[in-house]
Amino acid sequence: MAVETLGSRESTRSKNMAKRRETILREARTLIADEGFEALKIRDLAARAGLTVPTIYNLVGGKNEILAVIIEEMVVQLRAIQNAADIDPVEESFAKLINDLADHFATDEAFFRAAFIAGDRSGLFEQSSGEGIFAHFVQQPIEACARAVEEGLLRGQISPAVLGPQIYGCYRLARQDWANGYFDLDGFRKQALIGVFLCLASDAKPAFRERLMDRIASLSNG
Amino acid sequence: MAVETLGSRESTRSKNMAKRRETILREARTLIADEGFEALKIRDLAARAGLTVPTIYNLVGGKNEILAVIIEEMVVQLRAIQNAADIDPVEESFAKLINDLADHFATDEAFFRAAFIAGDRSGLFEQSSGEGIFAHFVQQPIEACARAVEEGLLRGQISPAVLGPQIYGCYRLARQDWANGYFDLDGFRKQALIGVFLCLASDAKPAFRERLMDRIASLSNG
DNA sequence: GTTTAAATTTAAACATCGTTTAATTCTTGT
DNA sequence: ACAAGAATTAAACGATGTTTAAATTTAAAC
Repeated sequence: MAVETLGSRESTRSKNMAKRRETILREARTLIADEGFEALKIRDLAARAGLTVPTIYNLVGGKNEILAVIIEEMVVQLRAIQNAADIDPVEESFAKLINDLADHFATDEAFFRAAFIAGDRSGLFEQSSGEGIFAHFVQQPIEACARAVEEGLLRGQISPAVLGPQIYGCYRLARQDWANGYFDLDGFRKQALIGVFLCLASDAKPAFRERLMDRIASLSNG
Repeated sequence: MAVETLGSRESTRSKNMAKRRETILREARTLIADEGFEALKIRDLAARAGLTVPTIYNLVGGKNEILAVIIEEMVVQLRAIQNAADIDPVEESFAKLINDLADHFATDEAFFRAAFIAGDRSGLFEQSSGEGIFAHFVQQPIEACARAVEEGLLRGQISPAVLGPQIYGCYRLARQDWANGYFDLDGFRKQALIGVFLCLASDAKPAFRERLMDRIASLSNG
């Protein structure tokens, strides 16, 4: 595991260590983007970073620790994007979130694809920052559905506790299918949005339902 | 790869080989069920089967070939279950399929969980029996939706080509979440069925929609 | 400025695993 | 019974994650 005193003082030593640590993580991200986390070899990483193998163990840790650090940073970014998407009206909130995520993934598509695959496989998303990231991210669609009921958009015949996870599931599945290469980022956008709007439509009052149908229609064609 | 002439004649030799091959595959299934495919070690497998390592390579193949054989057998079973579920009315067809699948998984839950995880990760489902199992399995919900439109259950406002994959997606996600341990087999049943009925409800005419809402309500509570 | 102690980096080795090779053993057809 | 061929085996190979113990570098004390 990484050393405790890392950067605790502004000594030359700790500054160099922090810099080396950043180099390791940067090169790790590059290598993961190139060939996936499974193909990341510690010796390759050491060579790319201009260091030796035990240094990596000293400054960051083994493969799992490297992945954990990278996933943790990614989760922080995802949280920020989700928090920025809390707007009205409801369907715009979902659309903004998914588009923002797609835009963010596009900044380094190969890396994010590999990171999501590795994160899903390692179960790291569920442990990240202590209390299940899943439970945290599903909260927003649940609350959005509850608001939509209050605003008279949804009938409320299906409880937000049921509808919210379904909506989150549509996003998760689209993200997985994109990460696994079944379609590209535009496919992710379309698939996720159609799924979300479909879920909403199942409990939507007529006027809201028509708005959703228009959106789905334009997504299906365009 | 396995030898071509395996069991081609009823000689003592080929019968013994076939028997050994079955032993290998049976022990492989047990070990995979116990700790997952990644944890399956060829040396352990050889010891459990009372053979040596190269014999396994001779009779079945390496890790990937072992998995491929096991997945292939599983896919055959899944196809049979799906073909048996083609009944009326539409929502009963989906309910029967999902319940049949859950019953089948229950016969060896640990094995099926591990097999689905391994199959998803290796991309083997997509190559199985030549032409993408995904494309094959999604065909049924598409056709079921088309029939439901003709029968006046669905409005047809959302094309079966859009609704079908969404329905199949609900089943896939529920299966994954079960395989990853997020809920048990009963959770799989509920989650998959609620998802499917929700998708149908988004395009259902009023009477059919009420039937679906009743089913969802009883699934959410019971 | 020199010395000392701690911490970091390094070269080398260890352990495990999938896979292959070359020799041995066994079955089968004559 | 015997020769040919096929299956099985013991042993080794190559790759990879990880750790150990020695060498090196750094920061502080005198």
